Amino acid sequence: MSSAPAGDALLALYPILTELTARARQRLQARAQLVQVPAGTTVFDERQACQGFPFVIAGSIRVVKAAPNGRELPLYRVTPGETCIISSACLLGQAPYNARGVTEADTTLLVVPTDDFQALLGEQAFRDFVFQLFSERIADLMQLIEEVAFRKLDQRLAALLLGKGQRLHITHQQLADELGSVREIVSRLLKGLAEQGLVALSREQVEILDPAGLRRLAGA
Amino acid sequence: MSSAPAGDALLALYPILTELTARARQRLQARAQLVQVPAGTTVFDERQACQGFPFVIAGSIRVVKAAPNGRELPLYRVTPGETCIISSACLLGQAPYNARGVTEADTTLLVVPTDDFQALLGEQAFRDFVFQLFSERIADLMQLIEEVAFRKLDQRLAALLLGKGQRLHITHQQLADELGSVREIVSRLLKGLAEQGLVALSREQVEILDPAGLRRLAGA
DNA sequence: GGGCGTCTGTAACCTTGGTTACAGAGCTGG
DNA sequence: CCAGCTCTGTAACCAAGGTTACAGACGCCC
Repeated sequence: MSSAPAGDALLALYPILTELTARARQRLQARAQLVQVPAGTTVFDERQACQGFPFVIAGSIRVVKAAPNGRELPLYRVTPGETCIISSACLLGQAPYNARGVTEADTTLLVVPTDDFQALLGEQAFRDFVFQLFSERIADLMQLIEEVAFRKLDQRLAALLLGKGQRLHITHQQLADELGSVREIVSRLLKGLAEQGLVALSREQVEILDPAGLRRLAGA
Repeated sequence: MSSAPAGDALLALYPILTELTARARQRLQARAQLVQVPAGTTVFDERQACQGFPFVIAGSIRVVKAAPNGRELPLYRVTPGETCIISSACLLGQAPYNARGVTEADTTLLVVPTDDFQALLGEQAFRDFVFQLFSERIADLMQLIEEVAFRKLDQRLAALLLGKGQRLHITHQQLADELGSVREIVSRLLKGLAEQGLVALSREQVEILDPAGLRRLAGA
């Protein structure tokens, strides 16, 4: 847990932090905790109090809303260089978490205690950075609300398939998880897409044959 | 459009502003625009650029996500003393609006230009205020996502009926609008609730007979 | 009182998505 | 090679919610 290399990685990933005052940077180095968590760990969950603000150094956190019946709806991911809007909101509002965060891979976090986070916010540069991420994530959430409230699943699936290259190596189950749905439905819909000539299917693979067609479907 | 009375009302509604530095307050007074809008006006809409930050002095703004087919899902309301998270997010991220704002009643706004809003954020007191509202609204949005993604309509209806007193003067259509659904379904569900003895129905009125039962239904 | 607009009740029907229940395909390690 | 695993295909059935189409109720104004 040497803080110097962590500090280097931190500054590389969050260049905004180089604009902090020397004092703030020292405080960060002194107080922040470097934490290693294996893949699949729940790092926070609904109703928990927020213990600190996480910078993601390596790995990623998948933030989901969990249904009573066990299904999950992904809200967003936090990857190195980003911040977690829900953690910010909980710290700022002194409210408990209202979603769950699970590591997708082995993950390294630098956790900043609550009051140090508040102090960081006093710095113009950091504040702008947090606000910026905030506003991006709000836009994402609005997009998500629009999707779950108004879009049909085939449209959401089409959108999900786009922008990831021409061949996706992924199982139907994983696609279903991304959509908050179930495997059988995704299989059924993929079959439909294949019949329209939009994709070609094989084991653990989806090949995009007609991106424009998919886009049309997704946008409709 | 005299700014003095507007200023008084503003300070009464947003007491946090009394903690601003004199300079910031003067700037506010000098630059902010007092605007009157009648009920039913669309004050901002999807894809529009954000022109300024609105303080609500009187009236209220209903912020909704509009579906392609014309239906609307209410996200939240902005009443006097509150702020609009989407406006903040758009200003901060220099992104266009991603929702629609419609006045519910005749409404008085004090609109602060973009760069003055940015300047205001430099003030600790105002920043804390905006952050605070931010975090509350995020929590609301998370709640909303949970509801539209996981809850059945009867549960959402039950929740909607609670906490508004014992007799609600409201039409089925208005309830449907709040839920982003349609009148027929709300009528059907209300009938169900009435048959369970939870409510009693009459023209433009819903009487809550069994609040505990409704809560149980809503929470399930 | 009669006409009109709003509000409510309700039935038939449809679409979407989820559930249940298997069967078979393909890989992998012993 | 074959036992067992994961992944896929698929059919039957179901529940929720939306759509369409009316009919009657109530209130109001002329």
